[in-house]
Amino acid sequence: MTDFNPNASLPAPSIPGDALPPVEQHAQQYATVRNAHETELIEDYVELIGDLLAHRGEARAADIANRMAVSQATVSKMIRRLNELELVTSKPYRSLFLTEAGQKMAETSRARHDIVLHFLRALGVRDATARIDAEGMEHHVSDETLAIMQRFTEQQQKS
Amino acid sequence: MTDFNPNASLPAPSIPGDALPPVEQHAQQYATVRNAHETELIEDYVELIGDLLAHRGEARAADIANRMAVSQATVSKMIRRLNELELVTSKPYRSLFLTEAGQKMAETSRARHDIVLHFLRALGVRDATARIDAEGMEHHVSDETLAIMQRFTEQQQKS
DNA sequence: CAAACAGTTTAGCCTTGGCTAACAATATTG
DNA sequence: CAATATTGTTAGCCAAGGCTAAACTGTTTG
Ligand SMILES: [Mn+2]
Ligand SMILES: [Mn+2]
Ligand SMILES: [Mn+2]
Ligand SMILES: [Mn+2]
Repeated sequence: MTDFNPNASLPAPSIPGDALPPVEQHAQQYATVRNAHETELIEDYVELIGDLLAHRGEARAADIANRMAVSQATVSKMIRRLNELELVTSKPYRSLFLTEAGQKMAETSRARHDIVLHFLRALGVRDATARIDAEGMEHHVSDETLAIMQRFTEQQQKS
Repeated sequence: MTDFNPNASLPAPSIPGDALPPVEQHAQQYATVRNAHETELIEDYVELIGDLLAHRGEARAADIANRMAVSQATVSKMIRRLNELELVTSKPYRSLFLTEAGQKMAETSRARHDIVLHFLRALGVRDATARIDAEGMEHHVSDETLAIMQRFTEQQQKS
């Protein structure tokens, strides 16, 4: 308390909206987001490599660069990281492949991504918009919410 | 095409899930996410400062550090950035305040955040989970989806 | 009113994820 | 099969967003 504040301890002015959450809970919100940001790019790479392998039979660095709209140098550097994390195997000038761990991550990410995408479409969001939103949202959806989204989509499809 | 691929041009194996989107559309997805990531931390700071001002009458760097679970040094550096962006005004060792532009951003972010949070609760997500998910999702929800979320929540409340 | 405490800033370090430019390897094609 | 085009790598740059340690300022209290 440094600045003079005329309303410091009055009954309660016209506070709009919800109150602030308790400090620990609030901190948890931000920490969870920071955490998601550490892994989401990795997940997107692995998921994309999995998709390219499934749909095209091979995953080349140039395809990734084009699909992500990023320079080839950026992809090359990222592949080195994925290698160090033992998520992909790569021989220079050859297609990438996923390790066991990489395949597992790709499947999990793809499943999560699809649930979010299908949910948004079931909600009534146009396909192109749903795809864009899902690409970002997928990394910030808890398992609890994911389960609810899936149920919602199934309900929707029955009717 | 470098690696030998026995299925290269066969009818179409057992491709699971959706096909890959066209390259340009796919690239747009990732680009939009990268874009959101550039502004989201700024938005969270401004939104939090606005909330602290509204609910506490002042916004101190130490409060922000506690609520974000981040070091005071990190906050201090960020405040310099917010100052350069002319979103906040600050005098050394005094409470922060929002500029006009800062207030506008705070309101927009808060409104968006609330719509997402209330939507998740309306869907049936538990409050604590909804708060965590909303903190991340809010930055990746298009205006189109936001409008649909808002309508959904209102419908829910009528019934 | 001096000392202790709490809050703030600065300096310097690190990792991530972008970029461009230059170079190297492979693939395609006249 | 040589020239060209495509693809991949490396080096070196940058900004953002974390951190710790140390210095400084303002507030509270003995
Ligand atoms: Mn994805
Ligand atoms: Mn994604
Ligand atoms: Mn947020
Ligand atoms: Mn927010």
